[in-house]
Amino acid sequence: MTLRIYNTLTRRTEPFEPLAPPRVTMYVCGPTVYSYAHVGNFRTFVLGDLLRRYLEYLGFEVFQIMNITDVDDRTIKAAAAAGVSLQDHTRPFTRAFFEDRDYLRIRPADVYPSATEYIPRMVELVQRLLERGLAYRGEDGSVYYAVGKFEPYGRLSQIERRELKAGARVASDEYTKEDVRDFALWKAATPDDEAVGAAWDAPFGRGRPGWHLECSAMSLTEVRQRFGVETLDIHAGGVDLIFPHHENEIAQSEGATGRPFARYWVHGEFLFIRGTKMSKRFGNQLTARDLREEGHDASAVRMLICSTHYRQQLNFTDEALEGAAEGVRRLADFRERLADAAAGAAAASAPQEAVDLERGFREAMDDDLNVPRAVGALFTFVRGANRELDAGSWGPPEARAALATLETVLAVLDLLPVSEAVDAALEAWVAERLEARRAARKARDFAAADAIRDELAARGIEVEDTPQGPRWRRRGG
RNA sequence: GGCGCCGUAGCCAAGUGGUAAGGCAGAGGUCUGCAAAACCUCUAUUCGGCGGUUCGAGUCCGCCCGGCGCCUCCA
Repeated sequence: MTLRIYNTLTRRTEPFEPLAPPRVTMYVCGPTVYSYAHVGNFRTFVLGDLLRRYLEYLGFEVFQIMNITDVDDRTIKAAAAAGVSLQDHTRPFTRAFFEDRDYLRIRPADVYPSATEYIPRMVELVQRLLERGLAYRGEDGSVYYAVGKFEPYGRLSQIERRELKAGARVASDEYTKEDVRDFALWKAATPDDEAVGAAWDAPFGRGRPGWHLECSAMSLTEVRQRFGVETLDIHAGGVDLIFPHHENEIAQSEGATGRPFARYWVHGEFLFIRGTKMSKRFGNQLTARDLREEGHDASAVRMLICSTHYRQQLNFTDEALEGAAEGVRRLADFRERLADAAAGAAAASAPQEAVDLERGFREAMDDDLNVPRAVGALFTFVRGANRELDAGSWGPPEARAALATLETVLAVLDLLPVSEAVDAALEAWVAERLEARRAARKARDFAAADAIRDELAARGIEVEDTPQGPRWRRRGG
């Protein structure tokens, strides 16, 4: 079995074969830092995270690039409105993005190039396209890509010719385009651009990059400098980017290099809030910070994202999030139980349940990253292993082996909260209370014992009596 | 109008043409001083509707109903 992945370029699920294994180069379209990224953005970033982790599980050496878009219409507009420079506006949101990324336990990419740091590379790319006759200067001082001269244009999005609806609004700067499909590579500087410091000198005029240019310039530069190639193995992003963004990236990159830009195009579907697409317009934007501030553990968010295949729309509701949180709780309790059972032992050969887990996990993930099915295999394992533990048929060596398999799978999915350190004072207090409860129970004074349990519960401590004695944990909040 | 997607139990959701994974919630039971956790049993004779192909369809084809996305710098 090998990984098969759906490639938007061919509209087929294909065996994954990187250009130069074991290396895999991967580019995931990152955030535009004009505001906080919302959970829909993060769904895509989690997809990138899962894909990258699974590739590593398979033994590939992944080099992941994620761009930070810190200059575009929205960042400039927001900075101008706030009366601050572009940098002053984007810096805090960039920092916030990294915080949110860590909250959601998305493993950091290898590099995070930001658009403003790659202006010279972008200028070079525009020059190259001008030299090759694929770009032209408009009367407004902007530079446009001549889509009609790039024969494969439209292959990714399967759009032969973009038709503008009659009466559609046409921005003033578009009057100088030779073809309605042409898009700006370089936009002539406006007073607003100058006011916030979003204008740079270039041989073809002062201005700033068009939206699509940065991804081409940054990804090509990174893989060329590091690996001497001009083709990415994987390029990922949200479905909305297929057109025009990724279509235009292909035109820019392949027009300049003459080589395939990306071998596999992976697109994640949208996340909806109560059945509607998230957008400013509907006032239903939900950011990762909102979730964190509401006290939701990131594990529940990851679990919810993992419950739906990446090419299916995901409906984010409070009820679904609660359900996911309960699943996380079950899984976390189980891992703790298994770890206790494995304490101090060396691993035996893997028990059948563990063998089934790993096989089920791989089969599911190999099938176009079917994470929901992989999670199904995980819970099937939980039930089977609990049964064995109840029956006492696993000794510590079996438990150790099963735990090892579980950890392997969780290294990819990362669905469990990191255990927080318990302060010594609380620990001592709980120990004292549990001892008092033990004495009360021994004296068969159950009223007193239950009162102590309630007292602990009031402080968020949950007690469970097991054959090995009472166990406790912090729960809820 | 063009391109495309979806409709599976109360909720979320997987499903290679061969007889409906998994999670949450719910009911009953085992265990327990009582709980909790865990385990066991039950909860869709059926996959939006109607036709068709087939020995056999949630899975393929057609039509219809309902919902959604892209085609405007939105992940």
